[in-house]
Amino acid sequence: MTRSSGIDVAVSTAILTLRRTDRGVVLSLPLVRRTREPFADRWALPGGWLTATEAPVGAAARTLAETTGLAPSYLEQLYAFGAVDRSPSRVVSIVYWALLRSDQVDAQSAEYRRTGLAPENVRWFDADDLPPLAFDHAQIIEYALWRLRNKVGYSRVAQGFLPEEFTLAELREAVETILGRRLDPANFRRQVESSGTLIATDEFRTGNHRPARLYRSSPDAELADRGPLSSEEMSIR
Amino acid sequence: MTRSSGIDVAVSTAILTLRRTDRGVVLSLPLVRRTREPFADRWALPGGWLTATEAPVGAAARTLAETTGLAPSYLEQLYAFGAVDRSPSRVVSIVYWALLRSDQVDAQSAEYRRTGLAPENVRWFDADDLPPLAFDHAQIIEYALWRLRNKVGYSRVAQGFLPEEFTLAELREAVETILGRRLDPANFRRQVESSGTLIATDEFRTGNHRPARLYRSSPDAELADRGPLSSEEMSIR
DNA sequence: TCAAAAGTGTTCAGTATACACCCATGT
DNA sequence: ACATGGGTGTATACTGAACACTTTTGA
Repeated sequence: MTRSSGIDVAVSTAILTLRRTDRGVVLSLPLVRRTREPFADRWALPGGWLTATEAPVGAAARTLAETTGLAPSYLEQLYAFGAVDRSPSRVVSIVYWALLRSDQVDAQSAEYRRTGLAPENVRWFDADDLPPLAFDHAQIIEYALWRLRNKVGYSRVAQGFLPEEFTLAELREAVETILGRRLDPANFRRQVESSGTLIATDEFRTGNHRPARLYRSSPDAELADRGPLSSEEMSIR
Repeated sequence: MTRSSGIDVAVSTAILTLRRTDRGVVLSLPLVRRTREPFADRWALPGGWLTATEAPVGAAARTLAETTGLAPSYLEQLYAFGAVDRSPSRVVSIVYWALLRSDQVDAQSAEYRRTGLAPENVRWFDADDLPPLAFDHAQIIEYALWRLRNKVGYSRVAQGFLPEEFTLAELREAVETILGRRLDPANFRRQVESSGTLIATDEFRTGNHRPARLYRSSPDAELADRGPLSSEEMSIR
């Protein structure tokens, strides 16, 4: 029986989060330094070979956890890349994209600094300042960012970056960072309030100015509508 | 080196077109009767194993041509399905979805009838009246239809079903069939005219009533915006 | 002349946008 | 008190939906 022998299947994930830097909040993602050929010493998306007993989405979740020590707030398949010449050997990569909550990333980083147990060969990069990448991973990241910017317009994926409770200004800052442009605070407030995806709490974030009400994501709804695929993605087996 | 050995890669395509039947225009797709286990004698999406020298999109275009004798007016990757238990052996299917022009399908069918050279084991089914399918192909088709219905709202994929020249009523009928609901002719006209994706010709379709102006798709624009992926999909090598 | 589809005009509601303005807090 | 961000009000423009109306053909 003729099979697709000689083709290997890999799973990689573009793991996105927002990080507060000296240049404000920026989109960032963790990359892994390759230790082997091809592209030894180059940075690449976290991932690995798909094993015989693991679903692709499970492999994505696993490598994500291995790389970051965290669980994603959102995980969706991006695309299957399979051009013949994208790797010296024949590799089809099923690529996922994921969102991490900023606070969890920060907490994890602090923990790593405290314990000195940070993973080797993993580093966070700003999405707009990437090093030379292995394979076609630069184009893959470009597509992942396009998908994120697209989806932020008609879904609530931006909430995947934020902690349990957040102010509308924080949510707006997340969206502004993703889109790369400023939004009118008044209109943003009304739009997101009327969307019904937020639950107002009785708490307020007290800071330098008038306290801002804290909101939380409504728990019943998905961050994005994935149609009939919801069940598939859900079952990480 | 540990590879994903034991995993085979297949490429399948949900090939969609509109066909005029006794119950009006309906979404239809060609299925292939399987001749081997597993699921022998069941109907399945056209496809085959990914070969070592072929890009996935090329394999999709090839099997599409082998099944229908036609070239698609639109071809896009749908999803990579890889659940462990979706097949007795471990198979990852990269699934595409494609649109065929109705007139080309009709012409091809007439040709087959004339010459008696219709492909064996291929049959067209109405999308809302499918037989029991092999593997997870029923869910795959459901997802392809969801994607089509979704995309028809913010792109001009519906034009992929129509011939070079068509009336606004024909375009509207296509959209109505996809969405499963009637649209206001007046509003539809204005929306599609203001979108700038159509070019009015000087010809008219003469029929039972007032002649309707013929339009053609503007050639410069894609049927749908696929962002940075346009180049990938284009290169069918 | 009449039925029916092609095509135009108009109204109305909902939504995006711009921006003026008031509110509540820390300094 | 005042600067600053939180939060409300409002005017305007645009868009989608509903529907009345005119035009043009074949029968």
